[in-house]
Amino acid sequence: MSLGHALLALLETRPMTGYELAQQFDRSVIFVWHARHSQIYPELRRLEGDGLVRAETASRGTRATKRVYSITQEGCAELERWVTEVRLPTRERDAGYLKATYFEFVSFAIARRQFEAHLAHYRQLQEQWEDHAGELERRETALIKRRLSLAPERAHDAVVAYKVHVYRGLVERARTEVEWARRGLELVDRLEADAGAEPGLAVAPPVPPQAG
Amino acid sequence: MSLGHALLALLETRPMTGYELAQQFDRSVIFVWHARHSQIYPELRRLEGDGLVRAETASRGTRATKRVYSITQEGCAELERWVTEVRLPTRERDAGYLKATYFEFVSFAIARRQFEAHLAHYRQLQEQWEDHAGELERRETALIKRRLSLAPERAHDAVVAYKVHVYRGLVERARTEVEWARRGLELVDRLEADAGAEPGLAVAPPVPPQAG
DNA sequence: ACAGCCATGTAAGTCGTTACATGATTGC
DNA sequence: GCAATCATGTAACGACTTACATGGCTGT
Repeated sequence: MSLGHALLALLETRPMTGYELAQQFDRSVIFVWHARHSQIYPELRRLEGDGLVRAETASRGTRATKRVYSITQEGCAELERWVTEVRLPTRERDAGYLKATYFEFVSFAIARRQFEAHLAHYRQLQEQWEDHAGELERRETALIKRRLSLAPERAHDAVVAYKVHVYRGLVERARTEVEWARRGLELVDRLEADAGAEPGLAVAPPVPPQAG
Repeated sequence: MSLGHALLALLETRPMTGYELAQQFDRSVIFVWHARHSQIYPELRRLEGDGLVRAETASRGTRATKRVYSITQEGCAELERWVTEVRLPTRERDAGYLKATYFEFVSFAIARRQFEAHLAHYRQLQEQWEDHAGELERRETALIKRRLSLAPERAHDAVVAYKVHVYRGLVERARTEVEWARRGLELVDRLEADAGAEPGLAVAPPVPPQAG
């Protein structure tokens, strides 16, 4: 139930509507966790049912209303319990790496295209995360300002440092992926050179048993 | 549908029963993809329905039977299509990093325990993957031997090199995580020293609005 | 008037997990 | 006879995605 915990953590800074929470997921939380509004609204109802958040109906304009959620005492306790709990990461399941295991099924050109896409993707993430880490370090985001205003002065360094450590970790992760793709491209070059001239042909395409 | 493709790729080496496929997932494929038999059996039926694999009922012992699956021509075509297709990795969703973002909710001791668990986990994976990469490089596993026996001689280097590249990539990934956790532990030490003597107390526990 | 944002949902389907369930075969 | 392994499923549930659906508010 990590989505619920991400929501609780956001609500610990201030009460918000489902819409605002979804925006946070689109803007900043997306960097560590991703969720659509279609998942967020039902989850909020569930948290409310469990007493971890409380909803208040506020009016907007003349006719319309909105539901503003706040974290409860029980919600805070659950947050602490969750952060304390040790859980092993879920099993590896990476379609990109699985695919790369079988690049011999296709041509060097296609393998190259896959590595290039991988590289471009993680290079972009790397920049985004690096930017965000910088903003956190300089205490510029609305969320971190708000969070610091709630925490005792002596805790400020820790609050910032943990978050920066997470985002710099993600930057390193992205850098590792970029490097992997870069070395993958070198590998394709080398294999292609060794193979002599074999333009767009698959290296060793899959064949059904007995047929080949 | 990556589970289906992992199954197709395994069946490309030789016909197997669902049980054997599940064993491969427990033994070698688990390193890149993980699935239980309860997911594998229905998926095989689905692949059969789509004409990507063909099942043959073989007898075992006197009374019992088993279903031996082989990849079809269409299954091979689908494998090639899948490896060719460019797909961006799914969004980040890492409960460990999400948690670490909020380590100020708990004591330094608990933060330390979390980083230690992370480190131990990835150090173990790193070793497993490194061992497997070595076995592949030396062409020792049954699967790679079989695969090489089916491929033309000139493709052998590529078949091995792609797989080794994947596993070495996973090793690097695990190394990055180990380093992240190690630096996390250093961070906790530093923060604790800066904070003076605050034994098992949370740095800045979560509080509900207005209540605190 | 209209666009763009604010706001909240439901429904169908995929993917994966845990638990339940069964029975034959092989080797000791 | 018994344990380990071979072999194949189903059921309930949880997490997530895509698409469908609705309607008020705000500024130009």
